[in-house]
Amino acid sequence: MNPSTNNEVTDPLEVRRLLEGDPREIAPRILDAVLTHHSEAGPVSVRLTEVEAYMGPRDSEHPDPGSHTFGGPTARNAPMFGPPGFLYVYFTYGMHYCANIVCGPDGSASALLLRAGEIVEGDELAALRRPAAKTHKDLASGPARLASALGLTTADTGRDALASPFSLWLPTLPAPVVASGPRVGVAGPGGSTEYPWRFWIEDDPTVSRYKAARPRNRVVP
DNA sequence: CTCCGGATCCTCT
DNA sequence: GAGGATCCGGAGG
Repeated sequence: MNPSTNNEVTDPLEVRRLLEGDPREIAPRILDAVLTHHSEAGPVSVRLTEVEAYMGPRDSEHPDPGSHTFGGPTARNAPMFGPPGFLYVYFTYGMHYCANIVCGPDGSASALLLRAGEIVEGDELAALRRPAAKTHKDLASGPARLASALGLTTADTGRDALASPFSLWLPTLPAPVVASGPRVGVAGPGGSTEYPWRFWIEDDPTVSRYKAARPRNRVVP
């Protein structure tokens, strides 16, 4: 987990600057990134393999009916209206948490939902938090699974993902083979193929199930 | 492997 | 008061 190979961007100032862009363009860059949460029980790190972009309501070209911010600011989505690099964690279906990393300039209200990843540090702790997981690759193979493996709850919403107890390291180069397609579980027009804003590393075994949406476009770096 | 129902409560209308 | 950016276990092919 030490960036000794020097092929990761670890400076929080630089990472935050990179996150200031359009989440759809950042997606190939945040895939293969490593997010770490140091809890009292120890660290857990996940290499991100699947994300979804959600745009802000004021986006001139692509207002996003699938986004939690489509209806404007609320108490829950407040972190999304803030600066990039912070966490937006929400509770859903009565039992699950899901985590986003805020993107774009301050106030743009766009973000990347962390949909899946591979646990690369803290396997044992992640397995304790995910007793239902049968295999290593299932520890974080879904948005609520990923949040659970990292120990994220709404207590973490609004926290800086680039500062203790978190860290986020970006790869210096975009992930080589990125596929995209419609987002999962988004009802209404935001779930149509006009919004192919789900991005994943092709053929990675940790990418979540619910692959009903077939790959539509390839993003060639 | 796929399909299906139940769990469970916060958030906004 | 309705519904959700979901997961899990069991049944059946």
